Amino acid sequence: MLSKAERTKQFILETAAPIFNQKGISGANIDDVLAATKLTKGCLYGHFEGKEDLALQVVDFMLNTNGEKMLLTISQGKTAKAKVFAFLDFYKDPLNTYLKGGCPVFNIAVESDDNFPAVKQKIAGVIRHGQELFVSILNKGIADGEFSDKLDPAVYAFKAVAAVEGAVVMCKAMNTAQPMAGLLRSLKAELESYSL
Amino acid sequence: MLSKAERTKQFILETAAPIFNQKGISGANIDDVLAATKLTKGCLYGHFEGKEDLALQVVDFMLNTNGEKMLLTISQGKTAKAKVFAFLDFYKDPLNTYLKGGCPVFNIAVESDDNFPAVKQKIAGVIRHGQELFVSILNKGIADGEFSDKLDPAVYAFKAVAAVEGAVVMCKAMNTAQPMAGLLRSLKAELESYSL
DNA sequence: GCAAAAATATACTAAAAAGTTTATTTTAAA
DNA sequence: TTTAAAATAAACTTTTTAGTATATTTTTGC
Repeated sequence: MLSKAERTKQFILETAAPIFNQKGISGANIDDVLAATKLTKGCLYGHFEGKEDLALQVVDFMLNTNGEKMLLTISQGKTAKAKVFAFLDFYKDPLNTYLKGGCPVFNIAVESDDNFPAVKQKIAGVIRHGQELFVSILNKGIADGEFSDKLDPAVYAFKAVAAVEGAVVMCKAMNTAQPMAGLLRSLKAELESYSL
Repeated sequence: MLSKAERTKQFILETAAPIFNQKGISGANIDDVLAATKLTKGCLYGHFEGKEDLALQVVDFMLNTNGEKMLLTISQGKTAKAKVFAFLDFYKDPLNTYLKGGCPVFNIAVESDDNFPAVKQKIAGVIRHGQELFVSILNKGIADGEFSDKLDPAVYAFKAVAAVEGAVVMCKAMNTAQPMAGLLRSLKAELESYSL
């Protein structure tokens, strides 16, 4: 079992995550976190060195959580096609994401790009790793005779992720999930056009 | 000719735009703008009521400039296909955008979504309007016999914009323009598959 | 060339957010 | 069950950023 201190720290990270995801690292402030957790400064500063430390650990927490959720989602699918479809369906409700504020990878990518080099590097790794995983799934699909070798895994993987992530932002901005459905159908049809 | 005051205000907006586009509304500060413009506080506050006023006018400036650039780009194409291709090629160098920091529409969309309702509404309008324009171009392409009526304009327009915008963020994060080339080829091929 | 407008210089105040301190109370876990 | 760890309360300091005031200098445009 986690110690009280560890549980409190975890609770702070969980509570701070949606705040940082929605307001961004620059926009979020300590008082927001204190209000949300109903903890005191003394307590918070007992667990984190300061705002920067908190921000970095919140980012790690969000990326780790997201990665685990993603892996779990993909693992539901047995075939390559099922894995990709499971991944795509993960984004079907962009207005109601498991973490308030949309995809943390993308939100952090946008903010960190010109501002937080250390965070940017971490995000770059996450995106690269995601692409590699996606490509390896598609390659296995080709090797298993599930897809034609006319399918270019790198191109499809990049297109699918870029589209779905861009779509989350657009849907949130326009306040409608409607266009996402058509996009997912289209991306699925595109993949199926390579089915054998 | 513009008066001195008007020219200065314009200069401030132009200089502040990349700062706000890169650092975001929350992350940008007045001193950044003063340093970049080499103007004094007295001067800046003579042209803007405060940071909020400046931020809103910078946002308007960026969106207007972007809209004009977009329209000009699209107008270069004579046929529907040429217009869409021109639009796509606009994004071919995501590491070197005309405005430092990537696409302002997307950057602002991500930050404003949970933070600045007035800005969010403006962005929603820009995105919606862009989609309508894109759809109308594709519809004209179908009406002119350029594309099959199997093409779903709304789906393709959304997919293309979402993909290309998502790709800008991913390329910037990974610090490589390489995957963009494949994406643009793929989106072009997808449209051409409906060519008559 | 001159008056009005624009910008500077400088020195402020105000507000917001970060971070510190310490004595006290509460709670967990050995 | 008690003691060490964790959290509170409350009053701070510090830092950063926003915003103000005003006398002076520079520029512009008639």
